[in-house]
Amino acid sequence: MTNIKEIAARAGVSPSTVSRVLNGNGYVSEDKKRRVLAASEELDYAPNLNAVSLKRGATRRIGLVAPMFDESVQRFTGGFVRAAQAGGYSVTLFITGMDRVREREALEALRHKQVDALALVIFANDLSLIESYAKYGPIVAWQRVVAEHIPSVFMNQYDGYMLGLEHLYSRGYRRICNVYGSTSRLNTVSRMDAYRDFCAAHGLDEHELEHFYEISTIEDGERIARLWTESPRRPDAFIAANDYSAAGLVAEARRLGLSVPGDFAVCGFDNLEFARLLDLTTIHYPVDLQAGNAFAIIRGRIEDIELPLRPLQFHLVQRATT
Amino acid sequence: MTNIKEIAARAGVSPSTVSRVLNGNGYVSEDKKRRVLAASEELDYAPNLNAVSLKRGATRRIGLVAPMFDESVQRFTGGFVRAAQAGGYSVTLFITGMDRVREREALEALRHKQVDALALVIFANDLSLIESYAKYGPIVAWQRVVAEHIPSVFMNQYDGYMLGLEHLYSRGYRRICNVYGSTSRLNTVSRMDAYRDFCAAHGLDEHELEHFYEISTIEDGERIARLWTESPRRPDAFIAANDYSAAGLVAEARRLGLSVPGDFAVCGFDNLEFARLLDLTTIHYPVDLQAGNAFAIIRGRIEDIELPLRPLQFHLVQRATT
DNA sequence: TTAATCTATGGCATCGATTTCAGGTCAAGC
DNA sequence: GCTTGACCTGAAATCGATGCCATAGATTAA
Repeated sequence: MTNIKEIAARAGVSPSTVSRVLNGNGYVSEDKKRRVLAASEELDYAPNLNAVSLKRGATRRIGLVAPMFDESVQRFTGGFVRAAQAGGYSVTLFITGMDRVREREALEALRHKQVDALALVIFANDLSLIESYAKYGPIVAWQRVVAEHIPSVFMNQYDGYMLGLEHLYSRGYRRICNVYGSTSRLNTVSRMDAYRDFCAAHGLDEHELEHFYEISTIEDGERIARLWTESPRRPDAFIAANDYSAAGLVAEARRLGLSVPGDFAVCGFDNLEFARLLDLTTIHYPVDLQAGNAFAIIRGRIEDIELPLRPLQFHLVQRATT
Repeated sequence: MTNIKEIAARAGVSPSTVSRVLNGNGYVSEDKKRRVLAASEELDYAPNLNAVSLKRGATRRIGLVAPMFDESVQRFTGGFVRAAQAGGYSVTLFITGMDRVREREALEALRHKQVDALALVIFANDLSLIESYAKYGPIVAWQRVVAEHIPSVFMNQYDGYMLGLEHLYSRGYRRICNVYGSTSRLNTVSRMDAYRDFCAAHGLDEHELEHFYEISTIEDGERIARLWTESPRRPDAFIAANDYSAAGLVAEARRLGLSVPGDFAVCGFDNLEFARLLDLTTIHYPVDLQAGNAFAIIRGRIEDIELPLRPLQFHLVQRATT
């Protein structure tokens, strides 16, 4: 492959001069500039980025770490990659399957200078382990975390969840059942807080119904729909932690011949693509902008500048299930 | 950051010996081996992969180029990344949005040795341009292409489509309307071939109905459902190029109060996640294994070995829409 | 006893770029 | 006439690792 030295030889200058021309810094006479450019054109030159990265001590590459690749992650990834590309960075993907060892390999990639920074979608290892890698480069999280060196781009789920709850209330539902996700996540805690405050504000008994925890898949949702039919104290509405479980609920209910929202209403969360297909009421938020913010934070730290973050808002998408 | 030289100093050996120990080649006495290992432990050493890549002339990194992220691409990406990680490679993502310039940047990344190889999901540039980059490293395509230096991992869509057609026939449908995707793709051509042969085999008139072309989105599908109601020559079944359009068809039909499959049957293609939610009959094929094959081809070329490819099969998933 | 082979180690060139340093020319300013 | 500073250039060090080559002692074979 052709390198800077060959260009130098062909143009009759030193490698330093070639570098100066190609990077546009320092003084170079017009004449030599032209000759270098011509030579690099003729030789079909492309700088070896490994050498550049080595010398500069930076790769302009960011690692994106996700447990798997579902639609939410995909959206985040899409937004992140687009923002990064626009900023002249590329993105290397690490899929961990929530496996700690795999995840650790991604962290090691940062230590090995394979990437300049990491964006963690959701992580499996202890926060303290993650934090111990922060000295090798910026790390931001999507999931909400409380850690000094790990900023996160979470949105206040309290607000979004409250939006859903108030919507259900306004449509006349009073026996609202919560279908929570993983209780170890702060997001879930925020949602539980929202529900408590919601009940207090409207004089509802928050313990009247049994709620569900650790729910995340379509299958989980389907199971809940089946349980409903034999439940002694039936809720008249469900609010779910994500659209997967909500969709499972709606789809299974329809299969069972139940009417949604006649028998019970369902409100999802995330506004995934299939929500529209099922006419599922759900809560939307701009994942791609959030990913853009994640990138902005990272870039800000790498280049030591202050970049503005886009303010993000939840937004209720009302469809036929409420 | 600590490097090989510092370890050498601390262990009282030369950098060459350190390299030998860490890479496990050449002769090193047990004593020095121990000292090097201890020193590298104490200094929390991590090799700088940029230097390694520069020296070795290979990065063990593969670029994955996709126009955007729908669920199919997402599946392919997931399968590819997992296979690559298992093989000790990492994957850098390029999202092109079908923009030729962006796509070209991905090709350039290969030329600049940022990646060792490229996997193209779907590409926008001329095949000849893509081919001109093959000299910089292996390039495989997902989309079916005919090019000497660009192998692809396409499956014969003819078989899959025929599976759907025969299924519809066996369920008694005779007025089958094709909802084709982009006619510039060879996949679509194969499907058109299948339909012709299918008609010939069953003595059907392939020109009796009007078919649809360039259909790909949910909205397209919804539009087709609405057209059906006012169509003079109504088909009794639709077979779609992908689940998006099929889902749009089904969802809109249900909204219009039509019965599926009472008024018309629908068979999709791809078996995306939401197909189950809509109880959509569709054609499944193992995208993740296909992605694994793509990686196997790439790896085989990089390491100059012969890797076995998994045989792939279509598979009809019958649900409630046929 | 001598030649051949194995084991062990360090020196140094190398991968391909960037950047500092030092040296040089030339014109403007005092 | 001398200083100052802008302009221009190449040599060489550097980033961090790898691996060839030379050397040399210890064995083994002839």
